[in-house]
Amino acid sequence: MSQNKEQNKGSQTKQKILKVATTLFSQLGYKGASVRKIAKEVGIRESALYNHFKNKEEIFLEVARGIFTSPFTITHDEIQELAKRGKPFLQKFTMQYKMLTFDKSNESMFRLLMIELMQNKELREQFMHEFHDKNIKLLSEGFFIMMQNNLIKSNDPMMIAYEFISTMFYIRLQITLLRFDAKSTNALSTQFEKHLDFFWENIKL
Amino acid sequence: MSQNKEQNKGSQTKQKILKVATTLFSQLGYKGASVRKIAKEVGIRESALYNHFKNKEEIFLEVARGIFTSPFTITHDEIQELAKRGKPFLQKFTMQYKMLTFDKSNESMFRLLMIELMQNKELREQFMHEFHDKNIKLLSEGFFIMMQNNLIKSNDPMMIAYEFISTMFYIRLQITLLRFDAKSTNALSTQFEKHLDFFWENIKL
DNA sequence: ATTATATATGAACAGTTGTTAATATAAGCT
DNA sequence: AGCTTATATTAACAACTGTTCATATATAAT
Repeated sequence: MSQNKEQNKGSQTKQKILKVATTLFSQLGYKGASVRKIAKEVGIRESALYNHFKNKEEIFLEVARGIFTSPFTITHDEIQELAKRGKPFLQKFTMQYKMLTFDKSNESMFRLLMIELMQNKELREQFMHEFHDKNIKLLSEGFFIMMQNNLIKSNDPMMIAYEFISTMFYIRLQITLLRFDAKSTNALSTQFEKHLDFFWENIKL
Repeated sequence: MSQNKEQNKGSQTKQKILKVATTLFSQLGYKGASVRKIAKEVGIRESALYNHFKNKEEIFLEVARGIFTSPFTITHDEIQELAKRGKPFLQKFTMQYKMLTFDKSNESMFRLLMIELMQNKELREQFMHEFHDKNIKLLSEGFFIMMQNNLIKSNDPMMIAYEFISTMFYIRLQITLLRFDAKSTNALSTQFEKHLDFFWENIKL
């Protein structure tokens, strides 16, 4: 079956191209990661790439798509249940965010995002939507429930969510930069938890 | 005098090159802003650029240096005076930060910084040092004084400074992205003040 | 075994890149 | 005036870019 072939060796090469491209894009940016460099790292000639992708842009878009397929899945029920208990909701969120920060694959994606953020309009919009709005929505849902249960001071849930996520992002950015240069992240490794504690002490009733 | 010449027409062209380069680097990144594009925009041939700069890298480094010559000047005495009154210290800082965010020149610089942050080690180090450490130092100095005067809850001043500056940075990033696409920043224009108020309510005694 | 399909190769294309060399121009100094 | 210096131009270089071509190879389907 021709389908079998495509699923085996075919998509194997295609998958390797995407993996290599992700690394190179995140290290060199879109312009810096040339088609030839990608092909060489994969182990084929550059012309062979065009059997799998229409052009360079298509490789990039497929890689970029992966940035936003976050393995960050909390169900609506889970939010309800955790938020009723207050701090555990934030703890769970923080731990997942921290894991993403130190996950090798997600680290590459985050770098790529930062590199191309200023040069790719589509990426900017996706950043706002998937990276910001989605987290704000999830968090403010939790804060809203906490307020209903008199666990935290009354306030605008979206405002609190914004305050919470912004620091998380900043810590992530700093850690990513340090790891890029293979520097120690010791000083920052507990920053997520510090933020969590500081924040909770301030909003709790 | 040969010195006069250099000061007049000579540095005039050099200054124009730096201005054009700043814009182009911040729009297209280091690779995207080619020597020919810069020269064309200045109004000379690309070879004439080499009368003013050794190579492209030197143009970039001179531009990049401008990023960190922040017009952000609070004297030690001013810190002392303002911090003793508590919130006014944070207000002054926030207003200055907001002004930088909306200043056209600083906006270009910030974009350039974001673009090259992942690709230029020297820039990363300068970012950490000038952008982060300096602000943390300035803020924590203020928070320390506030604690001594029993204006805010006792805590680690650097920790509070970190919490404060991270949200400021995030707001700035979001506004810069919106302005890049000429989108409205209405929803975010008061975010700085909201952050200030939220933060002050949480730390004050 | 023959045919079809997927995927590889090597060579070439036209355009762009950073940089340099030879040369022209114009202004300042003596 | 003539000489020096700064700055411009034109032309070219070697290297690299994204992409396409004709062609080879290997695997799967008939």
